[in-house]
Amino acid sequence: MTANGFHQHDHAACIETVLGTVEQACAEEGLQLTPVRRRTLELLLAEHRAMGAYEVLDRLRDEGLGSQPPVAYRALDFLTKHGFAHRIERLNAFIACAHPGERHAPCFLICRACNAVAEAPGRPVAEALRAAAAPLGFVTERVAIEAEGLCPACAVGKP
Amino acid sequence: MTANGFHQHDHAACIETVLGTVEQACAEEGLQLTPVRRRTLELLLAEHRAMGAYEVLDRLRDEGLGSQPPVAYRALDFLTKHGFAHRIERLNAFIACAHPGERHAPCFLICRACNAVAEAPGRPVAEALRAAAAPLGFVTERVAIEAEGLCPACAVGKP
DNA sequence: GGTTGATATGTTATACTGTTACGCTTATCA
DNA sequence: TGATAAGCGTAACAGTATAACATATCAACC
Ligand SMILES: [Zn+2]
Ligand SMILES: [Zn+2]
Ligand SMILES: [Zn+2]
Ligand SMILES: [Zn+2]
Repeated sequence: MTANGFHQHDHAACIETVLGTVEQACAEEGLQLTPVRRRTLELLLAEHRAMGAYEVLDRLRDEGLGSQPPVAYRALDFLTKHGFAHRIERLNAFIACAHPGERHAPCFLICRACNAVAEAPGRPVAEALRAAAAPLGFVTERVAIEAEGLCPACAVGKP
Repeated sequence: MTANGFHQHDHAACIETVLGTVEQACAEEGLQLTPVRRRTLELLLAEHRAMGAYEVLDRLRDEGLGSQPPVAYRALDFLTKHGFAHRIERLNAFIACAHPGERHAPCFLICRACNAVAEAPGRPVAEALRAAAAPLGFVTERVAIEAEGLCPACAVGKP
C-alpha cells in the first residue's frame, strides 16, 4: 500500500489490501484472527487516525462483541504484538499498521488539527537513534518515534 | 553538564548545576520559580529516572506543598513548557532536563530494567525525522523520540 | 488607600486510561 | 477422548489527567 493518511486515495481498496495481508499472515503463522480481533482491526482501518481503547470498546459493545475494557485491550495487544497495529504513545491510542507484513521501524506523523496519523519511512530515523544511543552504552530494543505537527491539508492557511 | 543517568558522577554537583541554571533562566525571562515549582524540579532532579505525576504529588503532599493532582500537573506543565523538564510519553512520566538553557531536541533512552533515563544528543535524529516527514508534506512542530532497552549497567549479564 | 488585572494556588469532582483476577468456553493435539 | 492451551466474559480496581470554580498574592494604577 502506497497510500498514506494525508492524501486522498481509494480507501476501500486500502482497507481490503491490508485486511487480506493480515489474514494471510495469520494463516501462515498459525495466529487466530478471531471475530473480536478482526473487527477491532477493521475499526482501526476505517480511519487513518488513532483510536483510543475505549473508543474501540464502545464500537465493539454496540456490535455485541464485548463490553468490558479487557476485551478491547486484548484485541489491541494481539494486533500490536504481531505488527498489525501500532500504539501511538503520545495519544495513548492505536492505529492500524499501513504496511503489515513488511518488517519496518515505524515512525508516526500526527496532525494536531485533524488528528490524522501517517506512517513515514522510519528506518533512517531509527538508525540515527541507535547511533545516538550506542556511545552511551545503551542497548536499544524498541523505539518510539513520533512527530506532531500539521498535515498538508491542515497546513494551508492555518497558524 | 556532561553527566548522564547511566554513569557514576558527582550527583550533588549535577543537581546544583541544573538548579542554578534554571534559577538564572527564570530570572532572565521573568518566570516565577515558586516554591512548588522549585521543589518539583528538585524532586525530579534527585533521581535520573522519570517520575509519575502522582509520585511527585505524594512527595509534595508529605511536605505540605499541595495535595491535589492539579498542583502537581501545573508545576510539571510549567517545567516542561519552559524546557526545565521533559515528558516521557512511553512512561506517562516526567524527568528533569539534563541540559536546561541549551536549545536541544530531546531524545530519551529508557532502561527497562532499572528505569534510568538518559538524554542523548537528539539533533541528528530529529533532523532525520523531519527529513522523513517532509516528502509527505507534513510540517513537523514537535518530536517525541524515545528508545527502550538496557542501560550499560543492566546490559551486562542480563537477557 | 482602594481598585484592577494578571498570575499562581487550593479544592472538588469527574473523565480517561489501563490492569488484576477469576471463571467459563473453545481450539488444538496427543 | 482427555489434557492442555488459548481466548473470552465480567467485576472490581488502579493509575493518569483535566474541568471548573474559589481563593490568594502582588504589582500597576487612580
Ligand atoms: Zn486508506
Ligand atoms: Zn490534518
Ligand atoms: Zn546527576
Ligand atoms: Zn538499567
